Amino acid sequence: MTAGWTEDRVGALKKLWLEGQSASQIAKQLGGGVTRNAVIGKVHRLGLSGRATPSQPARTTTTAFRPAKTRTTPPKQDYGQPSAPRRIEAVQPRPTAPVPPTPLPVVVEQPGTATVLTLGAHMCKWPIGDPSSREFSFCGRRASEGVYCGEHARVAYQPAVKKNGTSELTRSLRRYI
DNA sequence: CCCTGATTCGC
DNA sequence: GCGAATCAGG
Repeated sequence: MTAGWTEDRVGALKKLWLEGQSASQIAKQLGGGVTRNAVIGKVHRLGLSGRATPSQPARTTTTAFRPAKTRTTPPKQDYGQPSAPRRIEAVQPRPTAPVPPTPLPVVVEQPGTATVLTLGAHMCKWPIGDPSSREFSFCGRRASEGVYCGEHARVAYQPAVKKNGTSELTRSLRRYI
């Protein structure tokens, strides 16, 4: 079973899309061997489309409408002997959710409200639990640092803090630069 | 070359 | 309806 667009998945798709996630991002999060093409296709079929351009402010790409070009390239050509069978993305075992750097042992996971369906744009997206589990959730608190709340941002974006060893030497050397 | 969404069309 | 292939652009 690959990926029939169940209502759950469609719901998640809508939410993530309206939230500004890119098609590829959504594809990864939905998992289930869904490609970004599938996501985009579905998005269009659902009638959703343009929104705030997330990343590349594709002016002419997104906003501007295509003059309905009649597709300059032939739909398909019969290659007698394809020298290289187009590479297909191997189906990942379990991409799961974007797992941030291993949470420090001191992190206390208490909240865990907000599912992929209820997670808002400005809610902490720190994953809690096993993504494949039905109880998987996100922190859900107010996201203050990037997509995470303050607490989780600290563990997610751990500053390149060096413990010891070279700091002293480095500092000494820097005095002479 | 990476990414983005848009479109077409065979299935 | 679905999504790979393709296009067009940042």
